[in-house]
Amino acid sequence: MASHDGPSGRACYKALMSDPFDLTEAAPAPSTPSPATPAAYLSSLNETQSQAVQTINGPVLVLAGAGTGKTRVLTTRMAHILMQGRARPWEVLAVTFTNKAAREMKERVATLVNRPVEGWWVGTFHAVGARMLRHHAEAAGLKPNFTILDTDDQIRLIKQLVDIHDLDDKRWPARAIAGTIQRWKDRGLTPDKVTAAEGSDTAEGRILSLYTEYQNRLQVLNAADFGDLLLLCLKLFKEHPEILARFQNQFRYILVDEYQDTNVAQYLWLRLLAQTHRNICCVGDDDQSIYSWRGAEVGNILRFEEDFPGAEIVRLERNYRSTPHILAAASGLISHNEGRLGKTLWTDINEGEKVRVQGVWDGEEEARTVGDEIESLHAGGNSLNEIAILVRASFQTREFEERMITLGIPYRVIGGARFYERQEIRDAIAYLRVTVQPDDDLAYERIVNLPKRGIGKAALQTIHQYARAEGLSLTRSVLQLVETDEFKPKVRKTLSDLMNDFSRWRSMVSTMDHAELAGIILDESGYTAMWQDSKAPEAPGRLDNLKEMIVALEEFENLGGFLEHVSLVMENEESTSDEKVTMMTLHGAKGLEFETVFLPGWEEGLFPHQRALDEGGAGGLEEERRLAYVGITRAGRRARILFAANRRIYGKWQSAYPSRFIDELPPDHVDAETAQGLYGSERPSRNHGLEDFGSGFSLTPRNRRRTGVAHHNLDSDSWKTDEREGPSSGYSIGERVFHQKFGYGRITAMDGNKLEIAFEKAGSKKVVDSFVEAT
DNA sequence: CGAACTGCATTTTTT
DNA sequence: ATGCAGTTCG
Repeated sequence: MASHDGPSGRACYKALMSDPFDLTEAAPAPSTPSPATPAAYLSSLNETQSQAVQTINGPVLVLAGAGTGKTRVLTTRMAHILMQGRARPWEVLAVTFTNKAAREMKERVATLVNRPVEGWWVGTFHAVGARMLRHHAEAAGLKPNFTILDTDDQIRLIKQLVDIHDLDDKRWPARAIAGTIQRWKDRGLTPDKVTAAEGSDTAEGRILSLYTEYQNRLQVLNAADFGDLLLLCLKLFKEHPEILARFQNQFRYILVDEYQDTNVAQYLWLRLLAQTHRNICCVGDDDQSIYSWRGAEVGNILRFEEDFPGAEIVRLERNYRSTPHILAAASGLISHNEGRLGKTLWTDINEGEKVRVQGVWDGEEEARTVGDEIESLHAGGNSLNEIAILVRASFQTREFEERMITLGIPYRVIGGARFYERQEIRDAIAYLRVTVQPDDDLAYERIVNLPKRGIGKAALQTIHQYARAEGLSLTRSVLQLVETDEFKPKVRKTLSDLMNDFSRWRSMVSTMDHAELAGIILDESGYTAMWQDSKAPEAPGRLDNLKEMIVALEEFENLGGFLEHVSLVMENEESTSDEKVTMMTLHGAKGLEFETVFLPGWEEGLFPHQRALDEGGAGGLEEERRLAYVGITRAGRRARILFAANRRIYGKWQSAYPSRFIDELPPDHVDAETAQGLYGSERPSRNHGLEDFGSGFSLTPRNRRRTGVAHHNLDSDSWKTDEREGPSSGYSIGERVFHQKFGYGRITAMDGNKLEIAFEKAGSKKVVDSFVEAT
């Protein structure tokens, strides 16, 4: 999949940052539909696919079952619109969830229409949102160089807020708060709207006020988190109808991939943008909705006809991937869910093997069984690239990895650490971020004492205190504070020097090659030297990574473009080249296919996962079932399901019953070969009643997910930044004041909020007013 | 300020 | 079992 995103990444960036925006003013699209000769690209489609491609006016929902050629339809449709001259490239908006999908879309359409990707509005929701915001930053309350914060930054910021309020971080874990805020944002809720939608119990009230503060802080930092990329768009559209209108006119056609994964904010965003031309085509599969836990609303796809009256629904049901047994097994399983739109997948492919279900004694035997079979498949001439082990939870891969190593079978695990998440890369990026965007506190804080400069907790606290009191970012605070005697001379000099360094680097941004500049920054700051001097065994590797990053920088036009890439395109690297067995989670496997798929760990508690049952109730179970459906439908020719009677989890041995999903598979399409005696006398039959699993299941109303969008409207303003007064202090000359560090003194002079004070013990010092109190 | 210790949770993941 | 984060010592 995602390899290094060379040229296409660059193209993407160009499109993002530098295309001129006044395209909407342009004349209507040329109206020269091509001649009646059926286009070549249409001939390779089946009838329903072709219908989905050619129904280009009005709202269309394409229900695309697994393996029915969804991507082909999407790309051909876009090509069709362009080739027919219905719209010019910038008049089509195509959104996806992942960069990988966006890239694939761009590549395939570009091939079909034989045209470069420049200026296209094809990208992830977030990338497109960011692009809109950069162009209308001021209207959205930001500066165009705003930083996009990742989850890590978010959590650190929230942690700071929690600390400021002296809240117990055990009771108020930043992670959880960030999650709640994110979920509010997913639902399109700005702080002022949360109260209305959410009963305000005390805990939520607390989090809500943190949310408000968090947003204010982001504003000061000139930063947006991922949720903001959409939420601020909504705000922008609301407050500037003329901007919205431009977009609405511009986008004659809108295409949406994986519609079942959209959240409320994305839904609102789409609905607004589609309002004028109403040519919106959403492709998705309600049976593959597996992301409710990160805000996706299956309701969006289920409600499509109501939301877009007169919508045409096209069902893609012909499957090109799997054998009938596999399809039947998957269909039988998913039929246990309620409230589906319903599809009947069929295929021309001949019989093939039944889905095999095998019970084993423990996890080790499971790994051995899978390993042996992979060995014999490989010996039989099957490519390892066509074999996958799909697990529910990532820890499950460990046992298989060990087994593969023992057997000498090459494998890859998808979903590990990413390049841009490595410590040294994040440090380096922090330097670049502060250079590009001085108000980026989180980045500044990360590197202010890295390498060690003797800036300790105390100094940082002083800066924070001032920043908070004045509503300034850290760097701005430092600029003011170094004019005073707040810091010890040494600290003061260090901070001042660092600020000078940054302003020097900043002045070089426009004149110097950015990759070269990045090298200079890392060298002059002492960061490179820090690793060079390090005796840590990983130091050389880290230096290599830094070099690699500088090389990667060359691919971009400037630092800003690179940073945008880093924040929005956090993708996994992967060498797709060699023959390897793939291991990954079921979630990671959506959209992929393999000839042979192993599905281990089908046990109650693991799959369906206990947590999903506890937290998601009945809906949670259905989502787990959809996950199982996704798993089975990844398989082309062979699907192997396994369950173990015993398994060591977190160091403890646990026994479990086979997953209820196994009982839900239609027997005619399954070969069961379970060893006898795994569960005492007999294998437990169907009817794994709740009582078998103790506490498990809770269906309290609290846990019911809410659906529906009615209350998420766009009225009322969002957060207001609190206005701060100018820097005039409330003190007067001669007044006696107290300072934490210097003790008592009298004010001898004032300059705005800077005070000169003759301290009784410490002598005369310049300090800022927020550090003293009247006596 | 850095190293050792303790407690604790531990699905899924993109942007 | 394990790793991580926060805390407590030296």
